[in-house]
Amino acid sequence: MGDQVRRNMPLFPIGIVKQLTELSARQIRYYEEHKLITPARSKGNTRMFSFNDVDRLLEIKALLERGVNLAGIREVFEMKEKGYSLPHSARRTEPSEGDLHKHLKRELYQAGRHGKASLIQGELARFFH
DNA sequence: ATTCTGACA
DNA sequence: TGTCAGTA
Repeated sequence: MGDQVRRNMPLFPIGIVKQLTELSARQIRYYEEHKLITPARSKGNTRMFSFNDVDRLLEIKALLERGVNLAGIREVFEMKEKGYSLPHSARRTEPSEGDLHKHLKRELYQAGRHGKASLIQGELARFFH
């Protein structure tokens, strides 16, 4: 049994995840609604989270504290997937923090250009300029 | 006891 | 986001 499969094995219910992440059940379910996480379901329809799901929630929490909204977090994840699920030939290295930061800055610029809401919340957007 | 979905004095 | 309701 590889580590990957182990990390993706649905192991704990939301109650445990709450303690592991310091997030409320409300928040965890909310993030699922917005497709930031897709925990497995038990026979009784209970959400079952894997270690990866927990790590993912911790990343969400960290980005949220930096002022990145759900749409922005979704893009950060999408970007990570691209650099991870690319064909071996074109597969590059894991996107660095700098790459993610640059990506967010670019989004901020384009959002402004279109007069749309930024992916970064209020004053915190300052820290990304 | 725990989780789930839906809803909002 | 919190929280209460009515279930499973």
